[in-house]
Amino acid sequence: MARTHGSAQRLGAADVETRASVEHHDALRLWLRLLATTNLIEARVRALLQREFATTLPRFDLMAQLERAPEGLKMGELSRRMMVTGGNVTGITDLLEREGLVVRLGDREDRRALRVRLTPAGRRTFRAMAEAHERWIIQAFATLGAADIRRLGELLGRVKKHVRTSQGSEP
Amino acid sequence: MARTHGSAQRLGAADVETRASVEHHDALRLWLRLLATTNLIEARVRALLQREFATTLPRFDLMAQLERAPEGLKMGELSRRMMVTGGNVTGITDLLEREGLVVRLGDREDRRALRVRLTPAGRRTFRAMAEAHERWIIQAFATLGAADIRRLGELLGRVKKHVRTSQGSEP
DNA sequence: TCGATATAGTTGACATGTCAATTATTTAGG
DNA sequence: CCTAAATAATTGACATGTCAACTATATCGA
Repeated sequence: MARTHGSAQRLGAADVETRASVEHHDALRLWLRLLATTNLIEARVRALLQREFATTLPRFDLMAQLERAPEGLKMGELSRRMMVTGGNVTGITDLLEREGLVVRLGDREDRRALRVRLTPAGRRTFRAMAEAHERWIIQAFATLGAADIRRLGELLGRVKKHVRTSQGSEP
Repeated sequence: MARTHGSAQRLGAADVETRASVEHHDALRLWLRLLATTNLIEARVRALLQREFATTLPRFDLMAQLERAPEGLKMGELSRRMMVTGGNVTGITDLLEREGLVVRLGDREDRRALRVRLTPAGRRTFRAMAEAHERWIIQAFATLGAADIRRLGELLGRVKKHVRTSQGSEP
């Protein structure tokens, strides 16, 4: 904001500043919109998971990781894949275990480790949830055509890559 | 990408299915990318707020609401604007009050209500944080030109509007 | 004016997330 | 082989979020 004052009167260096400031404003607005859109969809998915399956997004995410690993995953592996801390995985696994959807099994190779696996009931439940989840997501983006989806994905990909590479090291 | 496969060979019902299924896949992938990008930037902002100002995103958000309301806001008003529950606002306000950045004042018109206000220290602190925050956001999107920013905003706006209108009522 | 009802805020129970400390086990070096 | 360091998982303290129950006050209608 600010710095809108003398810009209409004189061109040159000040004008570059004006343009930069407007773009800056746009960046902030874009961020708020990105955040709002993501949060809106996420809230919808959470509410539907709750209503249709009496479950939550983190539990769904954990089960999704397990479904692709029939032999189970160690807690640490789950933690890495879900990008959350180990303590968090312990808590969610406790709840899923209590619900009979996963089991903890000792790892033969490493007696410190546990492997978490979907139970048959967990696998059945997850498949139903995954199918519904995909429908909800398709619905959320149904307003975009194939070209728009590609374009949006491409733009987001550029931002993601930029943030990953440029900011990890900066002040 | 994709959809380059069977489409060149034969048209008809099967082909529509193929296209639909591939687009569906694309919607899911787009959603994961949207989520990953937002979470990445948000995590960066959280980490920087923590490192530079020893604070958190919800506290920053609450203070941002207050800064635009010099006469303060009622708890309920804060709750609506931040789109979180009243109980949550109570907790965050407790912490900010403990830190001396906001105060609760009884409302003269309504003895049930409290107005929350930034203290002078809170105002000073917030201004510094807001300036840094804007720099971080500008940096996050610095890889996009003005046209890309507009385009991305426009696509997100369409998705947001679609989700807001179409899904609020559906199964 | 009184009583039913609505509204403002807090509280407590719980889910999810972080971090730091702890326990158990494995691995590396001497 | 034995100890020191690394690794796997859990735990407890806390922040943030939800929801439902509660208290206090306002407001509406008869």
